[in-house]
Order: sequence, then C-alpha cells, then structure tokens
Amino acid sequence: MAPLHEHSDCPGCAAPDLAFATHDHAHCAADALSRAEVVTSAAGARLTPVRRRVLEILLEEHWALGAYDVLARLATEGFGNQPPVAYRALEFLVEQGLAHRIQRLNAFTACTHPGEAHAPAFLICRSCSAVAEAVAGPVRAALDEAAAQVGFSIERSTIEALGLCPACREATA
Amino acid sequence: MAPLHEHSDCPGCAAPDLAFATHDHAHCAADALSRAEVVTSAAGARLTPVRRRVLEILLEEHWALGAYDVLARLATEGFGNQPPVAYRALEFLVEQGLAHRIQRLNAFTACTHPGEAHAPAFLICRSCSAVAEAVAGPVRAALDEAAAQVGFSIERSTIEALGLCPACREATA
DNA sequence: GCTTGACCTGTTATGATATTACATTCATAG
DNA sequence: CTATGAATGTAATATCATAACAGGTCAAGC
Ligand SMILES: [Zn+2]
Ligand SMILES: [Zn+2]
Ligand SMILES: [Zn+2]
Ligand SMILES: [Zn+2]
Repeated sequence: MAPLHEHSDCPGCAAPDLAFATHDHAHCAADALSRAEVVTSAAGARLTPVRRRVLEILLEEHWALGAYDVLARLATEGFGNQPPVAYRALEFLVEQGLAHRIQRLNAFTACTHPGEAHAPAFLICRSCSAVAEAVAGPVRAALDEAAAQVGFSIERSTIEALGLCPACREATA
Repeated sequence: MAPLHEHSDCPGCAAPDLAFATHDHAHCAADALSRAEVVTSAAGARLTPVRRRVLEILLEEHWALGAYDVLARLATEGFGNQPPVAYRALEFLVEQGLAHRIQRLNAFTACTHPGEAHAPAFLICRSCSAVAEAVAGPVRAALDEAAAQVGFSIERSTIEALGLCPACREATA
C-alpha cells in the first residue's frame, strides 16, 4: 500500500524528534488520523466515534494523558462518563498500534508513526511533559541480545527514559 | 572496599541470569543482605527492622511483590498495617539501590547485585513470574545514543521485557 | 543527665488508577 | 426482518498510592 502522501514533501513529519521540534502539528495530527483510518480498516476493525474522538484528543498535543483525563473530555462531549468508556477505547487504540501506554506515567500518547511496525522507546521530558518516540531499533536489538544470552525470549518490551528535552535543557542552562 | 567474599568461589552468584538458573538461593539472599548492611552504613542510612524485614521478604524469591503483598506480611509480624509502612520501606530500599520497582507490574524486587552501580534492565517471565536483572550496559548505551541524536538528556530509564524464561520456554515447547 | 532536633514509625483519611459484571444498543449478515 | 456478535453505557468494586499528622526513638550537644 502506498503512503498517504509523500513524506519528502513535509520535512519533520517523520522525524524521530517530532515531539521536541517545532512543526506543522495540524498536519501531523491530521496525517496520523488518516493513517489510523487506513490501519483500522486494513485490520477489519472499526474506528467508531468514541475511539476516533479519543485518538483526536491524544493527538492534540505531544504528551501523555491519563485515562481519567480522557474520560473527563469524553464526558463533556456526550459520551459515557464511566472509566471503562475511556479504558476500552484506549485499549483498542493500543492494540491497533495507534497509541502507546507510558508505564512511568500511567498515561497514554498517540503514536507518531502508526502503520509502521515498531517497538518504540519513549523520551519523556520531566519539565514540559512532552513525549517523543525515539529510534528504538538499536536499543531493542541490544535488549534482544542481552535476553538471548540467558535464553529468555522477549514478547513485549517497555523502554522509557525520563530527562530533559532539548528546549527545556536550553532553558535550564 | 573489598568484596564481602570471593565471587569466584560461588559460581552463579553474580551471573546475569541468576533468577532463571538453579542456584544456592540461601547464599544468594544472605549475600544480598550483608551487602545491604554495607551499602546503607556507607551511605549513613539506617537499615531499621521494618526496612530490613521488607528486604528479607523481597529476597525470599526472585520475583516481584506488590506493596500490599509486602504490607500483609509485615502486618502478621507485628509491624504497622497501613500502606505507608510498606511504601516507605520500599522507597528507602529503592533509593539505596537495594530494590527496584518494576513498572509493568506495579511491584518491587530485590536487587541481585546491590552496591554495584547499574542502570538495570529486567526480564520478566509471564509464565512463572520470575524477574531477572539483565546485563543492561549495551542497551543503556544504545538508548543514550538515540537520545543524544535528538538532544535529549536521560536522567532515569526504565527498561523491561516481558516474555518467557528458558525453563518455561522449554516446558511450553 | 537533660534537651533538642532529626528521623522513623504508626494511623487516619483520601486520592488515583483500573477492572468486573451486566444491561442496552448498534451494525451487519443471513 | 431477525438473529448474531460487537460496541457502548453504567454501577459497583478492586487495586495502587499519597497527604497529613501524632507519637516514639535516638544520638549530639549542652
Ligand atoms: Zn505534531
Ligand atoms: Zn521539555
Ligand atoms: Zn537467588
Ligand atoms: Zn518462567
């Protein structure tokens, strides 16, 4: 399947540090949403109103939202106001690879490059709360190697780093 | 400072896959406890009865215990039975590097090589629940490299993998 | 030996996160 | 249409974590 548009046309769109760089975020979010349509229909899944709305909410900013934050937004918009409403939609998005759970924050963030297979690593700024998906290939390879040495087979991995993003680092210095 | 004993004398004592291998666990636990005494006194901290007991409880098995599991044990032994009792002791042990928090499990596990500086990676068996500390140097290096590429400075990292340990993998096959 | 102050422990109360169970609605295939 | 499975809504509850304060322990300094 062809990409939805030429990424060479939108510098930064596929950059690994997208969340930390100034960029055309309206485009970034719209693109993620279109990709989500493709991904879900290709999987025979349904991007229903709640699910779509939750994804839109996550896509508003490059940071992570707690399930109850999402729920509060949904509730004011006429959707259900009980926890399972948010948790179920979030679980769906995670399963489809459209969102990720950040374990350290007990929160969720929209995937910045859905549709592309990836075992992500996250960089979390403790100052501005931005969350970026880093290039995780080499990290994951090193982890696989360490696991293989002791005969352990990895099925899922959690790789998260807390620290300062370039902008906040600059501001602090 | 000299090590408490010669590790060359106890094969497996410092092995990275300690938790997945059959080993002299009584020795393993006793060793960790002695090291804990050294580490805390060197830091000018006090390994009080509750703290020591919590560490002993964590050292009983190579898996992770929730704060409330630890609390239940403490309560039957005459210590306080309210959550802060367990959380405070666990927090102390984590600060001293004597225990680690496993984010995926909301649980805690005793450190298998306290006193040695290390940014750990954990291998968690989804079948038998064993938790091992893997050799994390190369993984951490790859993560640092990925972060550096986008100007992010890492302060703390969480590296955890879920999968099957050698024994459970064998059993399943 | 007393006082003082830092640290540790215990307890109450509450907050934050997550799931189970069941009723209802909706989309779609036959 | 109607049967079927998927999705949603809701109530109730389970699980994980912290704030705030009171009392106790202990060692340094007078
Ligand atoms: Zn963006
Ligand atoms: Zn920042
Ligand atoms: Zn052991
Ligand atoms: Zn196992």
